[in-house]
Amino acid sequence: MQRRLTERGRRRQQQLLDYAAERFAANGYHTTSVTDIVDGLGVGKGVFYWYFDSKEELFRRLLADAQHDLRRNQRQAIADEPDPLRRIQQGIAASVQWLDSNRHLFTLLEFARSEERFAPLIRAGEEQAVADALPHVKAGIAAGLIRRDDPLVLSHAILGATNHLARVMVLEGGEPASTAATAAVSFCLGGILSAGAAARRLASEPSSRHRLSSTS
Amino acid sequence: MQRRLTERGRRRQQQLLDYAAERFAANGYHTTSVTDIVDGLGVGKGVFYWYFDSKEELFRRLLADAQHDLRRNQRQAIADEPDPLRRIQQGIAASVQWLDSNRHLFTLLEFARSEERFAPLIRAGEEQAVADALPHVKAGIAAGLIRRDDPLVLSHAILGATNHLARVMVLEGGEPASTAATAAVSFCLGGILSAGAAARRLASEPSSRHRLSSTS
Amino acid sequence: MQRRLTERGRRRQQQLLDYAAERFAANGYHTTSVTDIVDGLGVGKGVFYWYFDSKEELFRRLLADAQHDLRRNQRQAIADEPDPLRRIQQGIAASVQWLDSNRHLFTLLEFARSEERFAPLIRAGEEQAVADALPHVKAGIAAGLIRRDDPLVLSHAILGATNHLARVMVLEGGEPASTAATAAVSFCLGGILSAGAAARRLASEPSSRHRLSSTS
Amino acid sequence: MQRRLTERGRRRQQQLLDYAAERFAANGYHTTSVTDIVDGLGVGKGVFYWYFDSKEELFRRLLADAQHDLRRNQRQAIADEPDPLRRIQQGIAASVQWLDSNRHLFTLLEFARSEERFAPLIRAGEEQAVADALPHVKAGIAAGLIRRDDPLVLSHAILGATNHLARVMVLEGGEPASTAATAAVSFCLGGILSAGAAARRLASEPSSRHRLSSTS
DNA sequence: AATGAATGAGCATTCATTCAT
DNA sequence: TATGAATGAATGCTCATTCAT
Repeated sequence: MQRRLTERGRRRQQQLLDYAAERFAANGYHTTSVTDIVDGLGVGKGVFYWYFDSKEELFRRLLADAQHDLRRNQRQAIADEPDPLRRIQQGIAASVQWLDSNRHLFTLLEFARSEERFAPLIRAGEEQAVADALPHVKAGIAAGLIRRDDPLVLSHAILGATNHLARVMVLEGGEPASTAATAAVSFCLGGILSAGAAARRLASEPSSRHRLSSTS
Repeated sequence: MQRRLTERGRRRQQQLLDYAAERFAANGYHTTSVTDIVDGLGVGKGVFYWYFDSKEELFRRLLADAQHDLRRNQRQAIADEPDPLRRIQQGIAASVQWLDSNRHLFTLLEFARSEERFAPLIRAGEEQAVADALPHVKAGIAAGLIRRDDPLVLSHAILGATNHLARVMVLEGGEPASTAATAAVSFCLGGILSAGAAARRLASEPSSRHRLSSTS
Repeated sequence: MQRRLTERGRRRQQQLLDYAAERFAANGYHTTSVTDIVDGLGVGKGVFYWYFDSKEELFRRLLADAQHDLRRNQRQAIADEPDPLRRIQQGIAASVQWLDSNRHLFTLLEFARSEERFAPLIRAGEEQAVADALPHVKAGIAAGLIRRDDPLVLSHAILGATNHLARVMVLEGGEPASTAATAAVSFCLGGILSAGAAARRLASEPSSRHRLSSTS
Repeated sequence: MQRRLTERGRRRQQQLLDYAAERFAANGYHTTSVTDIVDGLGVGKGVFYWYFDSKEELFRRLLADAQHDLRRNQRQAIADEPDPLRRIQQGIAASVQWLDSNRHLFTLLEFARSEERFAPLIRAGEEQAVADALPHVKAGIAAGLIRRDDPLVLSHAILGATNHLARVMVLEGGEPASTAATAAVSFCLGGILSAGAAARRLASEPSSRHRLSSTS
């Protein structure tokens, strides 16, 4: 499309993005029609196609914006922190925070993964997130703070545990984001073992090093 | 529906379920039409509606069967193991194994969570899975093997980390299920900390106890 | 598409072709909607798409059928005639006859030429018609009956004059096909010159031989 | 509309007419949108509707201009020629010339005939052209140069042959206009017969006199 | 049990036209 | 004069579902 937009135009476009996101999240992408969207906003159907080439394009834009915004938030949260472990903790907390404030986008991201044409976007975003975390994990390993294991695998494990806890505790369970963040941090750092068990285990197991393709 | 089926009828129905599952996984639920399914099997449209009331009913059946099968597998894997930590490890391994052998169903489950009418089924299944794990976590806590924390939260964290690692490593990364299982077990038990860091941490932090609604 | 059709199916399909041809001719291709067609026949919209992939496909089928039918008619008319000039005369008459009995198709063919995506079909059909006439023109030249000139050009001139007279005299003027056929034959054979003028001209002009690409 | 236009306004309007003609010819009337036109010119939509009431009005204007221009050309070509046969020859040549220099308009005229709302304009234009030729044909007959036959029919035959040859040879075949003009003249005057055949035929056939409605 | 045919509401998208600025 | 924005009826097409055989 690439239309030169006036200020009013930019507002309209954002209005469409916001409302569509909300409807898609509440109703599903396929089960929300363009008609639903424009009717809900009380505008004519042409408005939609003045600002977007297609329903799919708007959806892609939604995904891209969401991923971009989440990433921006994480970076900000980490910015001034020198300690690798603390950086990871703050990254986890920022994720949970963001998911809490953008619940509908969370659902959208999940749906997107289930359809072949959108899935690559999600995978790319996730790889980006993991790549962002990688240096900190590596620094942690170098500093002897983090177990010597494939940093990619560790990052993904953190991502999976954090996202799931955020959904279950915050979105479905109604708990505050901070509680979920603490739980996620605690689990990601120390797993489930008790002090005694961990000590025994760490003494005996020399770490296994699971690989993910692009490991260093 | 509830039709009394002959042996041949049962086979036909299963054929429809299997083929539909494959198409849905490859193509998406909404983007796969009933016509696609019956044409792919070389049968008439009537066949579909002889065995299922609707496309949605078939999909629900697919979800139920998948959840039931996964649960059966996990139970079997655990059956004779007395040690709580080992039970958890074997449950994790069984999950990864099953996801590896039923990749398409995994995609289906993910899609289902994104649509309001199917999401409750997924949540129920997940709660079931967590409930199944609960006694072992509690036993682990009682035995001093597992950190004193909300067992529901711990179970969910395990679920999230395991599922995500299975997807990324096995489905997307092409690694053997066993590798992913080992990584998941390792992460879930001990988190990411190194021996030294864990020791220091466990010495100082008296566990935080995050709550999830139905905790004991 | 390529659907195996029952007898009933074949009849339905033909019914659609016939009615659509009539509507297109009366109303224009673009100005006749699929809805117009199915409503006119009192059937549901699905019927149209059961038998044709698209509105465009039906139209192409219409064009192909028309060209095929016209050609069949011309061949039949010529079949047993040994004399080249008579063959040409009978071909002209057959064309006029056919256009008279298939007025609506005539309009369709004309429209088709005006749209880039259909024009090649028309050109191909015309080339076919001219190629069909070519041997007779050549035979006439060889026998000294027809002026030595590019046979392709002569054939096209015959086609142009005949079609136009058929439209103007028969379709628009309401004259019988036979009258138009006689006029076309007369003009195509002898032009407009009177006996005296022709004699003088033919005595003096040694024929110019205009070329069209594939001349022999 | 009938707007009083400044010089600049007249230029704008002509620009719209020219560009629209080109797009319609290349793309079809229905398949070219007003948006295509104004976007192609880099102006806003309002411009179009400032100068024309509707897309259809612009198209009618295009047709009228084309017919007017063609007629002007033919008249000029004939102006000073006293001999009737030469007048006809020069009229034919002028037509071919014009069609060569206005290829896109040719396509437009053809399309117009295929749609009921425009067809009358085309028929009127053709009748005008034939009426213009009529006096010369009649003069030719009176002078014994042209066969005694319905002059309207002869004129239409000339028109049909000429237009078709112009299209096939010049527009599609890439030959120079002069070649097509010579061929058309040759065919229209003498038909396809050789000297001998023509002599024999003209000796025996006392001309048939085919009628077209408004003949004298 | 199974088929080919039919239904018709619904969908994404287009586009001639109008309007406020 | 000109623009960007908006309108909304209409279009081609899809698809879950039903029906007659």
